[in-house]
Amino acid sequence: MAAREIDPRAPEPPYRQIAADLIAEIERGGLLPDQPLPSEKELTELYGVARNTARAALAVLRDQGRIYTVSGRGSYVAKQGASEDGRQGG
Amino acid sequence: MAAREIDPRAPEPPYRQIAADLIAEIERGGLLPDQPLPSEKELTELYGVARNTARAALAVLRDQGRIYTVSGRGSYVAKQGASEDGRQGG
DNA sequence: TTATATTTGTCCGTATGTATG
DNA sequence: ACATACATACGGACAAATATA
Repeated sequence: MAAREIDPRAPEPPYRQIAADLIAEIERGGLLPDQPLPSEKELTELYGVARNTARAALAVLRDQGRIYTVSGRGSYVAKQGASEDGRQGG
Repeated sequence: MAAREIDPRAPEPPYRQIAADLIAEIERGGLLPDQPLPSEKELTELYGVARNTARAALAVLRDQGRIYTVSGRGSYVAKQGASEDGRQGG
C-alpha cells in the first residue's frame, strides 16, 4: 500500500485514481478477502486528499462489490470480487 | 472555564474559537501546568459542540505544545507553553 | 480477578458551505 | 447546473486505557 502519486490535473479525477489504485492492489493479491483496507483517515494521508475524496474512492469499490464497509470499523475486501450481484454475505 | 458563546457563523470556525478560548485561559493563568483541562465531554457541554469539534480544538493546542494528552485520563497543561520544540517531557 | 465508570482513540455515516472547471 | 474537492461539523458506535470498588 505505498502511496502512488495522485495527479490532480489528470483527466481521471483523484477519487478514481485512488479507486483504481486500490483495485489494482486487491487484484494483485496484496489485500486478501476480509482483510481491512486502509481507513479513510489513512487514505487521506496516503494520497494527500480530503476525507470526502477518500470516501468517494471507497464508494466506487463498494458499488462494484469489491469491498464491504462496517460502520465504525472500516472497509474490507469482499470474498468474491465483484462477480455476482455485488453483495457481500456474512 | 465559563462557556463563552461560540458563533457558528463567524469566519473563525467553532473549533478554532474554542482553541483560542482555551489558549486565552491558559495564558491568563487560569490553568496551571499539569492541571487538567475540561474533558472532551465537558467541552461539548460547555460550548455546545460535538465531541469531534472539541477534539479538534484540543488538537490545535496539542500541536502547539500547549497541552499533552493521556489516553483514558485527559489533557493537561504543558510545562513550557509552546516555546521550545513543542514537546512535553516527563 | 471482575465489574463498572470515565475518558480518550478510532472509525464510519451524513450534512453544509465554499471553491473550481 | 453539475462534478469534483476541500474544510468543517454533528452524530453514533465500539475499542482501549485508566481509575475505582
